[in-house]
Amino acid sequence: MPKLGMEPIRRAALVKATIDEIGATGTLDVTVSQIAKRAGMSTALAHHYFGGKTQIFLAAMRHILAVYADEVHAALATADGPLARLEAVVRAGFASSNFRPEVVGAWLNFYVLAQSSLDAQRLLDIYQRRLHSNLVHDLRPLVGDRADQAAARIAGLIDGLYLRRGLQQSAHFDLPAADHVLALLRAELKGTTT
Amino acid sequence: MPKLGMEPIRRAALVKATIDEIGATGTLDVTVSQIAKRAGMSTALAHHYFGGKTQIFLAAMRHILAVYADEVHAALATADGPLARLEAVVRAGFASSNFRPEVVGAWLNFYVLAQSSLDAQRLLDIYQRRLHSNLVHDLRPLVGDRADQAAARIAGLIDGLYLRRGLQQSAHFDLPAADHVLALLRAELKGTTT
DNA sequence: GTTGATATTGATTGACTAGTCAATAAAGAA
DNA sequence: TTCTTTATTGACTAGTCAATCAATATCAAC
Repeated sequence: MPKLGMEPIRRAALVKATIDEIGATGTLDVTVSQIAKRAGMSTALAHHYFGGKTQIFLAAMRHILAVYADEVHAALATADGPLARLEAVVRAGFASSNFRPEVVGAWLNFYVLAQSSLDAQRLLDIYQRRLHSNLVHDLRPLVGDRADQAAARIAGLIDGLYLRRGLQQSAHFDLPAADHVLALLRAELKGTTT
Repeated sequence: MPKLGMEPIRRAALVKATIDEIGATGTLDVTVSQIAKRAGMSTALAHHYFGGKTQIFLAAMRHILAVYADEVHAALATADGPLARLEAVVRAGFASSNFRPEVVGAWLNFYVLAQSSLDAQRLLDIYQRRLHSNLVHDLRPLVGDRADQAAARIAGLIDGLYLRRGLQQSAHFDLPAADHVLALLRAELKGTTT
């Protein structure tokens, strides 16, 4: 059975299984057994490739952030001009892929973990900085010095609405979240928030 | 030792100990032992009064929501007119008492739990509905039909900024979060978000 | 002063968990 | 062929945890 070069395959399978398992249970309280079984291998092998439970979690979180970064990157590539780029960033944040239960579950548990794990805190910092800098980059030519504070508000609204939408499983009658953020963006452009 | 009428005292002690322990560890992954020891009693007694771990958690969450509701209520009592009332609601949300580590920890874990526990979901719903209705009540006389959507944006910004501020332990150079929300409120009043 | 409710705990049970390790098997190199 | 590296697992260890229970002590009522 032992084919060579299994390491990347096994690692990817474990990362995916971890995310799925977190999504299925809703908590970070998943065992290595559950993850390994879902990934189709023994717990010993999971330990062999990752060393420990914490490292498995961190790898899973890194993966989620990487996927999100790719989506934003792709959306930005086709956008022309600051305004279109801003809209692309906002819409990418609310893409339906981000609302799959396992992704929402991973994010929420990510927040919890960021309280106690320095590595998680660092990862979260990277995400927040990247979003902030993306926003400021395209807000600057539109609103000048107010870009920084406008970006803080827009980023906050993105996170807050994501939290609220991610948490309600029921169909919502409300405006799409992205449109709410774009409404705030409009106000920022008119300078009425100062 | 056994004095009568201990039940409410023990229950309150356990609720407080639970919140403190969640704040100290950062996770919901606290044991009944830890909670009971912190509350100065045996684990058996904790089970005796609450039945199980889940019920202890729910009682703790109910307590946090009740305290928050009281704060909002008190802030509203001294506010005169819709605008002052809106400001009071916003400022109450960002009162420093809400940023104590154990409160932030409880909230984040509350969000996680709301994914899998129907009771937690219900409690969260109550909080969200109450905030929304508080906002709409005082926005209506100011912006009319736009009140509902404006409230959704403001509530989202409150939650999002709370999340971001609660998560960063470092001192922040940025604008106070409440002022960001008030900036959005100003834009809503001028009708520039539509 | 007996009965019954309340308060309280130490000890125990049974289930589960992260991580280790020795053993096995294939693949490639020498 | 023999040796080394990679892949893989079953069995095991040592520990933890929620929940139960029997036992004990106090108070109130009758």
